[in-house]
This record gives sequence, structure tokens and C-alpha cells, in this order.
Amino acid sequence: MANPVLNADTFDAIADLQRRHILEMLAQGDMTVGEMTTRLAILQPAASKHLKVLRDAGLVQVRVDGRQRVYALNVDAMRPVFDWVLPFEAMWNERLDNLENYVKKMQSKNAASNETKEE
Amino acid sequence: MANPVLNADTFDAIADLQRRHILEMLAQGDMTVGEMTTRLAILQPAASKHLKVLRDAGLVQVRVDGRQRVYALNVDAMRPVFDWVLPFEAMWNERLDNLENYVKKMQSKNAASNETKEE
DNA sequence: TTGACATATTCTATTTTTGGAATATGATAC
DNA sequence: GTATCATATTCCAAAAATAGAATATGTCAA
Repeated sequence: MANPVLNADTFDAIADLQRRHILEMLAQGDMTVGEMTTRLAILQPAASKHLKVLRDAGLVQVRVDGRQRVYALNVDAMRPVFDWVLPFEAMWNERLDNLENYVKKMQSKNAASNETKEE
Repeated sequence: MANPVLNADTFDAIADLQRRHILEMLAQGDMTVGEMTTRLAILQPAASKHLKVLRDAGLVQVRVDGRQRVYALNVDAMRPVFDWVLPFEAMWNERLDNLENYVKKMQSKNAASNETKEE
């Protein structure tokens, strides 16, 4: 059961490009700090700091494995973001639907006029 | 045609709570700066500054109406955010599906054992 | 134990963001 | 014209974020 996350703001956490990259990588699978710093080509302390922000936001979890720390994505913590954008997506779908309907209407009009032409 | 938006980062723009509120309000309909400051209970310069950030990110558009400026949401500019979280949503749906399947399996097992009991 | 390794934390300087007050701009009403 | 209203911009101080270097912590291997 993910703990109730003292909302160190999720939106702030994902505002940073590097941190979004980290989350994307973790979506592919768990990963050590070392591998992240290699892949992102950043310094280790920088990576650790970003990871702290992500931990505070509840977006990632660590487990200790020998001298490495393996990070895992906690995808549930992403929900607030998803829930927030979803209504906006509905808006542009609506607009697309209207466009589609419009196009269909035009097409059937054309079809109708073609029929009369063809007679 | 929304202009190609010199990406003043969308994610940064929505990282701020007040700005998210502004976007939510604009989703309900266009609005003047004055009404926003009233509703959000913030000072006018603060509102104008947030609106500048949103404009730079391409998330809102202004039109001049006499001495007022009427702001409108530009919902298309929200797409990057939506597109970015979408894959994560897929991940938790997957997990929910697994849970559902598990529950169903258990239920059918129970049903089976109940049948044998009832004989 | 000692040394090397993986990671986190601290410290400091720099930059960015934010809030508030003051001011500028541009439109309307008189 | 002048006054007033709606909004934007500028300026300044305070707070927060970020980068890099240095250091601390904890683990493994010899």
C-alpha cells in the first residue's frame, strides 16, 4: 500500500526534464543510480538530488542491494497528473468529434448531390 | 492554426497551482483578467504575470475587448502533457487488469468448490 | 582492517522564481 | 482635453531551485 504521500508536489517533480527522463527510464524497468547517471550523462550528485525530489513526491521507491540502490517507478503517484489533464483531453476530442461530424455531413451531402447528378 | 510555440515549457507552466486553477477556469469558458483575480483572490499584477507564463507556453490566448483582455484556453497546447502521462496510465491499467483477472480466477475457483459442496 | 566502490548529503555560489509596490499603457467616459 | 478603469510591465527584495565540489555513509573485497 503506497503511503499517503505528503504531497511534495508531483507537478513540480515532473516539471524538470531530467526527472521526466528518469521516470521514463524507470518505466522500462528498475535501475541503479549508476546506470541512470551514465545514461543521462549527468554527475552522480545531480542524479541523487533529482531522485530525492522524486522520492519525496512518492514517484519512485528505492531498495538497497549491496552497495547499490535500485530505483523503481511508483506509477500510482502519477495519477494526479493524469486525472488533471484528462478533462482537457476530453475537450479536444469533442472538437475532433465535431470536425468529424462536420466532415461526414459534408460527405453525405456530396454523396446526395452526386446521386442526383448521376440520375 | 496555433503557432508553433517556442516551447516555453508547458510542464513548467502547469507546475504552479494558481496557473492550473487559471486553466481550469478557462476550461469553463473565456474570462477577463479582472474576474480571474477576483475568483483566485490574488493581486492583479500576480494574475498578469501568471498569464504571461501561460501565454509564453501557448496555453492561453488573449483577445482585446475595449479595455479588458479576454483570455481563452488553447487546449491543444496541453497535448504534450497528456501524451507524456498516457503511457504511465497504461501501466496501472495493466496492473488493474491483472488484479481483475486474479479476482475472477479466485471467484471461479470458489464457484467450482461451492458446486462440489452443494452436491 | 584497509581500500575501493556506490550513493547520499552538505556547502556554497549562481540563477530563477515569486510577491508586492510602483509605474506605464491604452481605452473609455466625461 | 482630464479622470478613471483594466491590464501589463518594471523594479526590488526574498525565497527556492540548480550545479559543482567536497565530504560523509555504508558495503563489499582482500
